[in-house]
Amino acid sequence: MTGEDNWHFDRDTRFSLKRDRLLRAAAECFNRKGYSGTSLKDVAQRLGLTDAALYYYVRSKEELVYRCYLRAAQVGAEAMARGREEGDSGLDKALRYLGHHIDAMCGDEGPMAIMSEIPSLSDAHKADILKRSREHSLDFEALLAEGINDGSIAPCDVRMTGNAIMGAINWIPKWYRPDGSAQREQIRTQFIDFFRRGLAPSDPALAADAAPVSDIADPAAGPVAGRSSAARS
Amino acid sequence: MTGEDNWHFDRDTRFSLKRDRLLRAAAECFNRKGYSGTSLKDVAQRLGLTDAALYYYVRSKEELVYRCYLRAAQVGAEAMARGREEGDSGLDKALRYLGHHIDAMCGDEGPMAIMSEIPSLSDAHKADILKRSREHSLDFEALLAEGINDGSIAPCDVRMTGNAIMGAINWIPKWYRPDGSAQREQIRTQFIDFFRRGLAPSDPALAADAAPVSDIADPAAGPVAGRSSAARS
DNA sequence: AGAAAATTCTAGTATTGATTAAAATAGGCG
DNA sequence: CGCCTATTTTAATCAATACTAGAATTTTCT
Repeated sequence: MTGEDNWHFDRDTRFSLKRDRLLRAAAECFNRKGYSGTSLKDVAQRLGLTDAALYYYVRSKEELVYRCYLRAAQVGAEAMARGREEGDSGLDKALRYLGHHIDAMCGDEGPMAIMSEIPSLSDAHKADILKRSREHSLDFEALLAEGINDGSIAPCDVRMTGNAIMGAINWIPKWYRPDGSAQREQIRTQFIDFFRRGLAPSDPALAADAAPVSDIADPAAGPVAGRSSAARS
Repeated sequence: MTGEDNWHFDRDTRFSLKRDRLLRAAAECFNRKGYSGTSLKDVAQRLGLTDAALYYYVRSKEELVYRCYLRAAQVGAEAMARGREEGDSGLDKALRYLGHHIDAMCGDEGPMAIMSEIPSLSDAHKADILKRSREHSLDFEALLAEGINDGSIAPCDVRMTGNAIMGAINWIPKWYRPDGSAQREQIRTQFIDFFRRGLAPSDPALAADAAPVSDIADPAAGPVAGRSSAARS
């Protein structure tokens, strides 16, 4: 891989960095040209390499896909963890998580692969990715449940509401194209606004404390209670 | 194709009906096993046919995919049209459309293909599908704009809010598996509830009366933005 | 029944693209 | 310089599967 400035890193990290570049290139190809539409040659070309060179970084195309998905899953999990520790009420935690996840997907973490080819992974890899996906969903549902308990979220079917929100999030790579602009801000604020209104209880007395639009960065939001469930993982 | 009871239909419609079965089988395969994971043989097997037989119904695999996507687009467009004519306020129209679309996706219209392989379509087919997708998005955004105008929807960036909602909808085939139960009701009511709360203005006074005195927006006549819709074929 | 049309099957072909083996290049270091 | 390792390339191989040609079978119609 050409044109790097990684001299100050040791061997192994240089290797990981390059593989990371590979993963991002692959993710972008997959999202733009579709899975069946991207050959290893395409990905390699984007890096100024030949297809065979990729096998220095991954054992197979299957592993390449797996690592792309793994990366997406890890980024999501990290956003979840951050949201959970930064927020107070269930609603606050959920919205912070969502904000972080959006930031990651649309930011420097590079394009995130949309997981449309899980079924064609190897059994072990498929199991791993599915496990992480399920855990992620459960974690989010736990946040919703926590919010319902502490009164920051209106009662609802957490499974379905979670499906709706996660769908909106997961679909982003489908239409988002990084064009430098302030688009990311727009996505985050608008999505979060919509989610907040959708989740918050209609009774303003209960919802009142939920703080206006851009409280993501502001840790000082009025909590309500802080009951209930936490998630494993 | 075996086991039919279509005696009372004429040739052409029988043909179309069978091809429709094919499309549904294909859509289910694509969604369950991924695109690259489904060979024509897989699809054929599900119908008790041999792979070569499929070529009696479609010219190529590319056309099969195209028709799957076309079908999904048409179903969406029809739901949109129904919602628009049945509803009164912008919010009402939007929610009715969403309900119809969910019903269609989770109902007898069979599984709807998730459009993850648009890029590998032929140029003409790709252009057609993209055009329909864009129109669909614009139509929905027009409904949102109409709702904002008539006061039934809180002011927001219709593009982003539309993206969020359509993402939630489009993601459904990813996790929904028809298991006979009343799950579909649950999806529809929970999704719509969430969307309604997310869209409706927080001030009930404004939301209450749909179309107040003056202003533009006789709901029956002129939508605010975006023309279009209506599908051929 | 028997001809004609519709539908499906058998038996390939051909192409694409992943994968591999081994050679070539580059960089650091004694 | 000359060795060692890391990295990339060239040139095949190999398997999967989309697709085709023509035969076989079923259905429809008179």
